[in-house]
Amino acid sequence: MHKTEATPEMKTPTRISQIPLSRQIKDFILEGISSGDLSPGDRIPSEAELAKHFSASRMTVNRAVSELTVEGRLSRVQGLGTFVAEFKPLAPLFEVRSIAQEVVEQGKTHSSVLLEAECEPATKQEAGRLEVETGTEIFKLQVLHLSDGRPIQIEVRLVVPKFAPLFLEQDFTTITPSDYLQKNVLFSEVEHKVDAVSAGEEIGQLLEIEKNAPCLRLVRRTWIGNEIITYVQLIHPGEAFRFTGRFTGPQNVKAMPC
Amino acid sequence: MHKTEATPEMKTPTRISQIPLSRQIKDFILEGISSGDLSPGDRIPSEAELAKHFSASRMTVNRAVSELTVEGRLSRVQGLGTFVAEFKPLAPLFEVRSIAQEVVEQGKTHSSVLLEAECEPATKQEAGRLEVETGTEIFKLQVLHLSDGRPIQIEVRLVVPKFAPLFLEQDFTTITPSDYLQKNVLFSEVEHKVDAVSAGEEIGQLLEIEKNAPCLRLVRRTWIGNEIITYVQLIHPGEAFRFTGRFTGPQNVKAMPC
DNA sequence: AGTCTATGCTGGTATATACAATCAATGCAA
DNA sequence: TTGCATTGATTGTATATACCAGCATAGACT
Repeated sequence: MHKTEATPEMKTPTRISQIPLSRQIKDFILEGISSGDLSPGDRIPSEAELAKHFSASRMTVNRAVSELTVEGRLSRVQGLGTFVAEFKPLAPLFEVRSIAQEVVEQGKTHSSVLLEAECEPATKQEAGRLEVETGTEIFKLQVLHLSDGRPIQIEVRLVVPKFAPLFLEQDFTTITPSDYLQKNVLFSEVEHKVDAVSAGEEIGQLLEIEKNAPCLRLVRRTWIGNEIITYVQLIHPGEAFRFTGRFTGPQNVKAMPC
Repeated sequence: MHKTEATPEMKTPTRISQIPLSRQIKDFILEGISSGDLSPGDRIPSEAELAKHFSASRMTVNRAVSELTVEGRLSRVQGLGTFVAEFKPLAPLFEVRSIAQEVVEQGKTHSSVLLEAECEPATKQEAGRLEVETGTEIFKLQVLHLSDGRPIQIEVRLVVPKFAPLFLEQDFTTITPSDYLQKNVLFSEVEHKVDAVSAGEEIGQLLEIEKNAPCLRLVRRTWIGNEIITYVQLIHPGEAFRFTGRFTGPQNVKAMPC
């Protein structure tokens, strides 16, 4: 038999609901955040208030709120209160902003110049990059991207026609090749390589930098299944550009740095 | 005046140590794991046993152990016990090979030279990078990585001690800082920045390249929840090194090209 | 007006307790 | 031997309480 003595006046909860009270409190707060009722920086009710509202003990509220804090949704300051955290990661697992986005987010205007857009047989090197037969007809594209009129990126792209037959018909001054592909072609795998190179004569001229200035070169290949869709080299003036990727594992994240 | 009635027999802890008991319990368990006393799958003492060992209440132990469970270090089964969680080496979503891996895969031998390894108060700049208070004690590390004896990477790393208390005690000539963190610290979010810079005097000397040679700089910050674990700058001789990331999105792929 | 102090919020941590839920092992019965 | 119920260990959740520490403000003092 269990010893059943309720020492002071301890409320024995009837436990109507199956889901834990602390869980309900967490959900309540999360819903406030995602519905927009609570914006980042807003203060949420104090533990005491929440406890009253839910007829819960302060400890239970504390647990719920503490967990949300660990999870990064809230931010607490002793003596002051609890606030909705600025940060709301979620959604994209790995995001690389397109050049246009990046530029626009900095409050500048993006424009581009089409240097080359053709359909030609692949050279041996190009065929190797796309893993197709030499001589296969492929799309070749060269675009210079500008930020407020200043050269910021050279995009050299190869595309296998069968995955984006209408590719060359786009107006690449209004939509970047990346944005077009992103919106119109499914992919299953991406590989990046990043290295730093000297600009060299031709690129230096296009980017309006010294010919031995450091450049950041990002090479990306994109697959659907085991076939390559597109190969692209993005070359930036090194010190002027920054490539940023952000990776969020909502939970059960297993691995790390390098 | 405060009402000071200790209703039943409630122990008023003398609070010898400044650091919270629950924190001490967490550290105790974490140390057991990283020291190898506890291997994945092993059962750790029950809440009751730990409570007795630490002269703590079961609730305090429960809190410590629950937090470690949320953080993915432990796994609990009601009615059975608490176990050290399996540590799966790599998340398939986004992989960044460590420098040692990369070198070994090229059939070369990796070695490293420890340039600096200290625990010091954070400067203002360092504090900003880790988002901690200026003057907080942090681990600072500088390692030069070599491939077949040739300099290939400079690693400048800052680590918040509480996430990897034993970090500085590692032998970084046999395990890279990255590999150590990868195996011993969970994270929830990663941010990368890549840019190209000129080597400059000091770095040029270490990497044995011209002082205006292009270098690839990768800056990475790693979070658990909303706290930064580590900040690292990896600087490579541009043309000699390549940073490769591979991303596979079987579904839920939100963003990409660029 | 300016400065200090007391007070009352707020969260941070810890304790003691209670009971529910789950699981493995045990033991009894068919 | 098989099947089922009991039991004990263990975690899951919740309550009530206590005291500490940080912050802001009102009011007292200079």
